[in-house]
Amino acid sequence: MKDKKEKMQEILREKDIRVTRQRESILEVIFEAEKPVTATYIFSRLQESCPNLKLSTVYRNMNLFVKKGLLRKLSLDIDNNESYFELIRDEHHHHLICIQCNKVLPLDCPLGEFEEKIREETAYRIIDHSVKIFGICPHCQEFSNT
Amino acid sequence: MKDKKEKMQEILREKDIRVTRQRESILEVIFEAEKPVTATYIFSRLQESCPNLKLSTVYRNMNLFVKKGLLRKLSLDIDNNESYFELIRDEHHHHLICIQCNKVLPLDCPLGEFEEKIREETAYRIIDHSVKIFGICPHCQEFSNT
DNA sequence: AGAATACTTGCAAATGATTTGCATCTTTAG
DNA sequence: CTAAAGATGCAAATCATTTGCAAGTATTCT
Ligand SMILES: [Mn+2]
Ligand SMILES: [Mn+2]
Ligand SMILES: [Zn+2]
Ligand SMILES: [Zn+2]
Repeated sequence: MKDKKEKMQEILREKDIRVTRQRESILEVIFEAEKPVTATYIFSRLQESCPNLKLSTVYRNMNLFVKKGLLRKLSLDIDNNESYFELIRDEHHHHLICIQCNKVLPLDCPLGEFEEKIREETAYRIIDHSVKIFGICPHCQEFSNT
Repeated sequence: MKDKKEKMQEILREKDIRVTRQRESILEVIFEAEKPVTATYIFSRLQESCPNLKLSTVYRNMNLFVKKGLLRKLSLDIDNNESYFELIRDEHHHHLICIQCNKVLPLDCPLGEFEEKIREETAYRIIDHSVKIFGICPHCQEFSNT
């Protein structure tokens, strides 16, 4: 327990973020999730342990963490269009999304030379890109069979 | 003028959509735009010619047109996150978006064998995908130089 | 440690995109 | 021309996200 909190504090300090109870807890939830999470997901996970944490505080901190380079924000276009956030710790990658259970898997980036080709053809300065694949995961396929 | 209205009516009838003044006008705006448009874009274009058209009517019809296969809805992730709509008339393609002026260009789909590879590797049933490239168009580059 | 400063949070209200309920028109099929 | 089905105007509701402000807390500096 102590251990985990201390680790969260280290991470926050490394990024020049002031340490608060709520930030430690929010970060813990994000680390434990092992998948992209929404603000409301975090909020609901913390209902019991931090009864008067507000959703607006979660949002404020998600924005801060993004600005500080701890998280990236994803528009997964899943049902209600909530934003997802994931830790920036792995390589550049994309996402495979199950449109039934919202499970998210990482995908390698398929745009290797493509971006370069586009740059040459259009003279745009390329800044970023997004690739998403939507499908039905094996588990959901079983239950949706005819 | 007559000509244009009649063409819109034809299109609506072909798709089994009842013909109304507002639908004709909305569709005209979409055809004239030659680019993906938002509901508010359509709405503002029609302020003068249809003074009591409501934004909710535009939205209702965008949804209908999507359901009837006349339009596709795009999440371009441009500033306020408004949804864009474009005519379904051309090949499957993607979009190159200028993050300064919001200009949108079509892109060929770079995911050829990639989807198939993903299907084999993950056993997902692939339903759809999205590819977006964000950059700065030549015109905007001129004005944002150091 | 104690105080001053700067930053955070709780709380409530505001935003902005999109949707919805309902009463009143309008379109369309017969 | 008429009835039935569907569309629209209008206002209010939703939903995700943001913001203003006063009170609370972390950090910095004696
Ligand atoms: Mn990821
Ligand atoms: Mn297009
Ligand atoms: Zn699934
Ligand atoms: Zn531009």
